[in-house]
Amino acid sequence: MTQAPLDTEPDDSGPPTCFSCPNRERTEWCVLTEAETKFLVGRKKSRRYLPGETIYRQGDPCNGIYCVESDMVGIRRNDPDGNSILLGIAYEGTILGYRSYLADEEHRCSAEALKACTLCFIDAATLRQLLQGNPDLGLQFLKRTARALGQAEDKFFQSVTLTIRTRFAHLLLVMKDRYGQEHDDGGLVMELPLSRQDLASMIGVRPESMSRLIRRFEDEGIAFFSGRRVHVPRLHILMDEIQSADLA
Amino acid sequence: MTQAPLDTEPDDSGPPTCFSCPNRERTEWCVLTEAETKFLVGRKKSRRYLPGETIYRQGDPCNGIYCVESDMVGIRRNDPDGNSILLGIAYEGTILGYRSYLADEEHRCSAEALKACTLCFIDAATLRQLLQGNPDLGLQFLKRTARALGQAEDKFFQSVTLTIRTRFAHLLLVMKDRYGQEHDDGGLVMELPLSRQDLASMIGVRPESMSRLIRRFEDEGIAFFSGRRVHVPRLHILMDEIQSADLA
DNA sequence: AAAGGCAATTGATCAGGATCAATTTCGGCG
DNA sequence: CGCCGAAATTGATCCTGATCAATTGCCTTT
Repeated sequence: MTQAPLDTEPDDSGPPTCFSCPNRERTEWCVLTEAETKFLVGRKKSRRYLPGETIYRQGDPCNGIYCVESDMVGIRRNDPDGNSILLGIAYEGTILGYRSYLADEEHRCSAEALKACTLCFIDAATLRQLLQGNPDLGLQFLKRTARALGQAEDKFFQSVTLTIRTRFAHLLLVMKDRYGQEHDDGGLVMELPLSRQDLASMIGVRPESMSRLIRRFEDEGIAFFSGRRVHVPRLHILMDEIQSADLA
Repeated sequence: MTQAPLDTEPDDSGPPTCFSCPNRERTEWCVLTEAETKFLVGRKKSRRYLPGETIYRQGDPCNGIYCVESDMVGIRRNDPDGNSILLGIAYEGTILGYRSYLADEEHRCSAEALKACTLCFIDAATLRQLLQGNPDLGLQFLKRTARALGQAEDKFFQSVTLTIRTRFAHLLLVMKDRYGQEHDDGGLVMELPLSRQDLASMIGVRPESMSRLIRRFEDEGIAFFSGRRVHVPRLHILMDEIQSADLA
């Protein structure tokens, strides 16, 4: 492991100031005044994580929140029987662990780096001060949380009403927004950031089922998979898969 | 129908003032000052609904929120294919439709009176003023929304990892908290507020499956059903059903 | 009391995924 | 280059819950 030095670099690497952070406008922090931002900068801790490294673990007390500075983090949920599902992926500019903090509960999910990435940690006390000082920040979180709630209800609804086939089509279309390269001929190419296992655990099926599902998509000419690269020859065919069932 | 006069009584019936509302301390409104509460009282509209009557419908614009004054309201979600699931039940003292308002979206669920009940409507403009005037109100909603998000994620997770049998046991134990009458001998009796159909749609299965599930519980001596009355002879046997899989 | 309608139950069958087991493929490494 | 171990695929079978169809039970209506 030549990259060992990255391992536990303890504190402030990365942009030492949020002012230079390119994600700032997209985060909830955008409503902070300059003074408040300065306060935040002084209190946050930035740190780098290796791929696969755990950021926090389900059941841990929530001591603060994290802000993804670069790359991506997986939000995962496990149970004692060894079931594991990937609830979502957080990209740069999104805040992590806010649910547990706001609900005043332990973490209900684990967060783990999907590739090497950098996160800022903001401790609970700091966040509390910011929330009390600037009500708009709370309203930002409110909107974010309410949206997430809508999506979570969607997922539940879809999990009991749709087949895995439809849910997979859904997933691919969501992935398209971030990874898709649309071709002029109605085709689409993307390089997914996930293993088959992880793809499977995003829609809540076993890896074997995911394999067969992929096989069926290929046999029917809907999409072709080679490693993590996906080729969708005619996008509208994939869209047809979710026809009447769409409620996104 | 001797109760016809209840039908569309348009406005302020019920406690004309939130001050006398017995639920007040349990709602998010508890952080309002007296002046703010007075403002709220002047703006809210109270109205009675008949059993089965729709309060708002999925897809409607969200013009404000509702506060359940008495009895219960079902939160339901439908799709174009005729699937319908009951996402939850809201009791007196809980606020409805806040998600859509906060996320600034249309309603994603319908709300319908499960029995005759009374609700107050608070229009969006009023709510906005209150939120801006009193940051604590936002924080109240924040906590509520964050908790709901945790529960929604739970439901999703459970829907893909647990069998309907376990999920039904879960549901019964949740129902117990509100409707259960625990006997000294470790037994439990409750009178559920739901039809079989609705029970089924709470865990996302067909009514036939619910019937068979109930049959199995009876055959195994776990619980006995007669109409809407449920008798659980030994509570711990029901609890055993959710053994390792519990994460509530 | 009879009739109608809807909810609930039951039966028979089907299909979608899970599970278990066996290969195969692939990426890293000596 | 060939080896190793993990990931991915494939096959065979099982089991859960859906589906379709028929019957029963209950509650309302007359």
